[in-house]
Amino acid sequence: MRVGELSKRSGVPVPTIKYYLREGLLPAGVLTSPNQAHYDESHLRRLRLVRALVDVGELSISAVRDALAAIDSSEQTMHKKLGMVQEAITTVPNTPIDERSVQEVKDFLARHGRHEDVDAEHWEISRMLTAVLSAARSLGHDRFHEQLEPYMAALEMIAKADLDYMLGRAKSVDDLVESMVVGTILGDAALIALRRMAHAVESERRAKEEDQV
Amino acid sequence: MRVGELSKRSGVPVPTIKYYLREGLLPAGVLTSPNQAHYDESHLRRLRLVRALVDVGELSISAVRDALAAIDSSEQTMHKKLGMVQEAITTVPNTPIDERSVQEVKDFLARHGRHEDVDAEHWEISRMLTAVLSAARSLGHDRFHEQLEPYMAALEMIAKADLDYMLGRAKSVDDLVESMVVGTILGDAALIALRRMAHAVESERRAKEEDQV
DNA sequence: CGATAGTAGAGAGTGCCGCTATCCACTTTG
DNA sequence: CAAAGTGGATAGCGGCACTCTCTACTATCG
Repeated sequence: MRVGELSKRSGVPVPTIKYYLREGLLPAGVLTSPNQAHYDESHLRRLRLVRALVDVGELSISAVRDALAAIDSSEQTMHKKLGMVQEAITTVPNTPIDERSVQEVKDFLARHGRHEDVDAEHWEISRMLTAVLSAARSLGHDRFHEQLEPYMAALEMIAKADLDYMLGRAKSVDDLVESMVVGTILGDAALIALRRMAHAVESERRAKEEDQV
Repeated sequence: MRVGELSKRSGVPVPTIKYYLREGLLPAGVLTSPNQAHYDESHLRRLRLVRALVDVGELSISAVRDALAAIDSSEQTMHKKLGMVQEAITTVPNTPIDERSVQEVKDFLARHGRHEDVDAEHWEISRMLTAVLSAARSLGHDRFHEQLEPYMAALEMIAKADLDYMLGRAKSVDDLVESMVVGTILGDAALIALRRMAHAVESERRAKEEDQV
């Protein structure tokens, strides 16, 4: 197909597709003459992935580029792949850090199977967590870190479901990494939405309970 | 204190503070003369809240304004307050919707205590969920909605912990709404970080297991 | 007392980001 | 054949979150 059809099928305007091509988010089509190129289903698929990362994941164009690089790279172990995906996908809030939060994160990591190897300073995820706890403390929420325990208990269940899903879907190696990206990004959004729902349901439940008393 | 000290104590540049004042994110100080104003601890607190919402929550300035309006409003029931907070805080991805996803969300809501009153079309949260499922389907993940069940099971636990936290902290009514905002925004970020951690831990665990076999 | 630094308020300017618009020399399609 | 569409490249645009600049003051230090 040509760019017009790609545009129609994806809902993305032609100039935007050209922009993504320039930015390297989308591989060029096969040229049949100096000003004609053919695109196939893989382009459509990739284009939809880009849109999902931008619209749902709210990734910047350069973060999308990193995520796609992770997908396209030929890393061996699942573990390393997941690391690359996470690196590309997560952004650490740029906020002042306080020392007590750093310690809290270290303690937390020690309690949850990350004692040895990992240097917390250089692991993006742990820096993100530290930033959150620091922000909480600066707002007077200095016991916020206690919430992490119930969170982690629940998230272990979720992580199992996630990995089952990712591994279950993957028919090829490329598929696996793509599932990681999609599962992580869409999962984040789904989690946030469901948490809001659960809040609404629970607050309603408590309101009714109080009525009856 | 004057604006310079407010800046020093919060880490926010003076011009930015002035910008927030203009945008109505921060109430004006008390004027002691035509070009001198005094700010107090409440301004500092509010300023830090704004930064947390911007830096950690990645809210836009206008979303922050809405969130603060929710905090400052004098709504009665906790339930309605929570609704306002959620409305202000959540942004629905702007992405094409397909009908099957709409139906899946409806079914899901019916299964989880939202059968009666709520019209799903107008509840932001359910529109967000629909957007996520639609994006998933467009990427070929048409069974993604099955993940929602294990997610919701875990989130019910989390929601209980969240409400306990919010209600437990609040010493006044204003406090409660602020706790909702902070708990929701920081909780989102913490949840995302911990989910990444849990993924890493679980994928490591599975890799080791496989080694032993 | 004067020199220096800080201030409120308001408008204009900046830098970045994610697109759009325009143009050219072509093909393809009806 | 004319009209519509295309690849490629460069320039432009609109929004956003600041940041700068300016004026007419006020506070403070030596």
